Amino acid sequence: MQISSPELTIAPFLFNHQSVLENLPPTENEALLEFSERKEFPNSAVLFKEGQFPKGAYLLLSGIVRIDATSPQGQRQVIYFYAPGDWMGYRQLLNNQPLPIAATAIGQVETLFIPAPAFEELLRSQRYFARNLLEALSLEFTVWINRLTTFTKLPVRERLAICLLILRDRFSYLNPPVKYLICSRADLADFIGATNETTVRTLSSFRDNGWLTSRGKKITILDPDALASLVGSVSKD
Amino acid sequence: MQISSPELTIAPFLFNHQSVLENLPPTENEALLEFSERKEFPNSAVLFKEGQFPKGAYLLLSGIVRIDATSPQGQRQVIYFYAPGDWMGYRQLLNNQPLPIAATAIGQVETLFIPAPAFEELLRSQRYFARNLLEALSLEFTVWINRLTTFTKLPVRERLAICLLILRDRFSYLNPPVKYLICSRADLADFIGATNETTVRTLSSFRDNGWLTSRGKKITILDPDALASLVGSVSKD
DNA sequence: CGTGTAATTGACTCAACTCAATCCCCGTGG
DNA sequence: CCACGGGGATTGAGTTGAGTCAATTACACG
Repeated sequence: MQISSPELTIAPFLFNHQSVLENLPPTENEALLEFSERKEFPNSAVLFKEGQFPKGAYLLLSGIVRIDATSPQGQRQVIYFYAPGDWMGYRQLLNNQPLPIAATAIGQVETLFIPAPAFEELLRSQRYFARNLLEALSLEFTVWINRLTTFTKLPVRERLAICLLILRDRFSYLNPPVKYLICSRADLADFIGATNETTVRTLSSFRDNGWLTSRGKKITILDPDALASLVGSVSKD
Repeated sequence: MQISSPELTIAPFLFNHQSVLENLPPTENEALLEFSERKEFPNSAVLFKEGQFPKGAYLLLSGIVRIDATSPQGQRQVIYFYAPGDWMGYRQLLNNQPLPIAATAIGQVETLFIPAPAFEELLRSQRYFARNLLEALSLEFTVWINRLTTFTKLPVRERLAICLLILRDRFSYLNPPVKYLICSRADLADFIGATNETTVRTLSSFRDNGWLTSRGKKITILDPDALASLVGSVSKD
């Protein structure tokens, strides 16, 4: 018996930052809004760069944000695609380190920006907020383990399937919702840790299977269940 | 110009949990000790198992602890080797999740165990402790990124070199200090994400280079600098 | 001093990479 | 509205690092 849906397939790879604002007393919610400001970004805008010290934390309100890290040798690794409800750039605020990652807007993006001093103040004075943040961070542990295991043990085919399902999920939160996703082959490749060519070839094979169509950067997932069961089939003993 | 020492090579892969107890006011330190109890484990003892709910948090006082995760398909991934000063099992305490990992003693191990209710109480009442924990968790982010990039972009040879240098570091904290490290090929392989055979072959090649000697599980690193520069040489443009 | 588990070696295979060429989308300017 | 140019996407051919399967050897422990 094989249980695998697109939702179950991607769940192990997603942070759960939405919980940071859950069960927040009204006073803390107000404090948060009081200290914050709205910031918008056009497509491809850079929210923050690798190596910078963070100026504040971002709460993503709408749109998608890509996070990547580039090694000294110029190797790029796409780390994550953030969706509305996710917090960004706050970790290094907590420990005064330069950002190890860059954040780039995919399409139009709206955020709530909390400047560093305000964030510190919230953390000091707002008990539930601090606690929720601690929980959110501790939950990430499992996500990283899953990500590691995926890279180590799954072949490119499965990794790409997961990647596509994740992107499909992220794009589903857009308003208005879109039926396709937009992503360069290079971004796909750097997320799954494969070369451009291998990624293209694997994508072609998915297309041949009738699981998706593509036109340039625009990819339409036709059969998410097929992708999920491709990954799920790894689970069958 | 190439800078690469064993220490610099492994730093990107190590948590910095020692900071959790730094700058703690005397009252908080006392509270911590009051609530905690000493627990010891013999070689190969299991501190906690995957799937269990955590009964408390462990602070490692002496010895080495191996952390691994096993996928539903039986694939094992070694996640980390903890050294004295590191905290274990506290993340799932914070979010009431079952442990995604198992912890096993490597050699004789001493820990300070803080039962769950006491840990919660400390967190609630001890402001600096909570804040330090938040910092420690946020610092892990960078470590995971580095781990990901390593797995994705570096060949087995480099991954094994890093693994050996990490183990060398962990074993250096033993009392009395030892000149060698003890680790099965399977553990090495599951840490670097390679097969047993590939790991053995790569190890043999290191031996042929005169960088180490081995006898069973006992591996003596003769030339850590050579291993470091092997990894470092990736950095040269 | 056997005996089972772990380590090692060999032969073969294959997934994924590299290098190189060609094609196609898409924005620009005439 | 269409030709043009450039970067991204695609395809092809050849190579190789790492995996699989199978056998042999070396420890470690009762």
